[in-house]
Amino acid sequence: MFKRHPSLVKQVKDYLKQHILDSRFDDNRLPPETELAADLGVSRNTIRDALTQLETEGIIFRKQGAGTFINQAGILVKTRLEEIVLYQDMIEQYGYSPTVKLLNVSEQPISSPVAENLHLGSETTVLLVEKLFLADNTPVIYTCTHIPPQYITQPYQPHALKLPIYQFIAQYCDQEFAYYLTEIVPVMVTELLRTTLQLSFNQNALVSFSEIGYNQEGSPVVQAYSYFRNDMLKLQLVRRLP
Amino acid sequence: MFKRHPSLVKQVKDYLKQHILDSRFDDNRLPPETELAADLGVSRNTIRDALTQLETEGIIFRKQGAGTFINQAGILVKTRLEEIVLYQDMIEQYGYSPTVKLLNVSEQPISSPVAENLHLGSETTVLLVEKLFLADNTPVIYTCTHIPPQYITQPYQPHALKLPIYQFIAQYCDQEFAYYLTEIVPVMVTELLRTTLQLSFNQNALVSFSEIGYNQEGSPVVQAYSYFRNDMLKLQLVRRLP
DNA sequence: CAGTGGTCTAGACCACGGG
DNA sequence: CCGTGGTCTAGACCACTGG
Repeated sequence: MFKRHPSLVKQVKDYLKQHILDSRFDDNRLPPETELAADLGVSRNTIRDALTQLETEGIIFRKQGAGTFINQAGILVKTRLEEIVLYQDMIEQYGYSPTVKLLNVSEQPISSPVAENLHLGSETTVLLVEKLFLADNTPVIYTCTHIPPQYITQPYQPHALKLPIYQFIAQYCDQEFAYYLTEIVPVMVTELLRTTLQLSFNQNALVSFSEIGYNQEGSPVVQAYSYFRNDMLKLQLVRRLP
Repeated sequence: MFKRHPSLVKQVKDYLKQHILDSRFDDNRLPPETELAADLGVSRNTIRDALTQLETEGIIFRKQGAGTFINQAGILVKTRLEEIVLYQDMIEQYGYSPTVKLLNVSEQPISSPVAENLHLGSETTVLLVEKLFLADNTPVIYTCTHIPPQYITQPYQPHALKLPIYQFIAQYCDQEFAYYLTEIVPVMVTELLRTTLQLSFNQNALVSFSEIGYNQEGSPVVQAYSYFRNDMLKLQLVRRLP
């Protein structure tokens, strides 16, 4: 029934998720774990790992002694900032057609907060990449990414900078992000922001993200600032009990 | 070595975490999983579950074929908004002494966005609870919580509303939160906010959270609005790859 | 190549829910 | 009481890292 790659757990998870989205289970209820295991020809542990992932995504919930149930409300959440999402995907989720515009690329002396966050000396320079994300041709997200040039080990074409930053890093820097540490910062709208994001005059406050990308070893690699128009997009986050 | 309750995984996790924080492992490296299993007298699966939790918290990272290593940087993160945190704890994490002030409690006609979010008719009323959280006596968080009174099944003293909302709900409403759906919204500072949070005149933008609390079955239970001063607290979030 | 973490299995027993 | 999900075990094999 299932192959060895990708992992059985992932295949079972995708299979169950599709079944749920297609409403192929009655009573908002999934069969018992033992039955699923027998039907799909995998062990109960594999089923349980897949169910645990679906529960984390909010698609199902389990009650000891009662069963596994579908959470219809949880299926509706569009964006989950607690995961790293591509801004293009985020825009698409809200029904718009996404485009990316590379505004500016320049090598700049490092600013002191960036130097501190990336554990670099104040003498170095960083590659500053400014991008604009548009939803149906309306600008919605403006990002400034600071990349230490010494991390870039492969030659690249300028348009490669249009890639999501973590793909660019993986492809040209022999680095891989493990997580972002994101700080949520309110900002007053400046003239630059108003022009770049084409804001109307009654939009005077924005949410911005100040993000540091860390690699697997826990070392900071890049810093990014993002500015969001929240009239077309929502910044949503699912928070769980520890 | 370990008892049956709480779960072995939790005990192993706490034990390893303490060992890590006490710097009792050399070379930023943990022993192999098989060795840990033998030493602690549990199965390798139990060890692995505990390690997976520590990895999610950013305390360690694992490299297939190489080993399990300590992430010194991950230990420093103070707040993790992707988890539900008590505002008192958050204030304490930043080294301040927290207090809660109950500003106002009143039964109000429901506003239409709240009615929609909680799936209630527009004819009903809600209990509106306004609280102020102070750090060393400086106001830093202002919250407005909307609780449908029909959920409150137990009699309570007014001061019980000082409890964190999810504790109040668990204790007096026979409900239990499974997760919050949080939307991050920028706000311009109003006179009310400026007075309540004692903001200076150069603070004109704030971050606010519009949160809906869901129970295990995925039904919305309460709505809360929170307003943060971000000069004393940071709103930090760890974002991971899906 | 040896040693590590990653995946999966089969089976046992426990704890809770509902009839 | 039975059936459910929750926890734990022992063991197998795979995939990757590094000397």
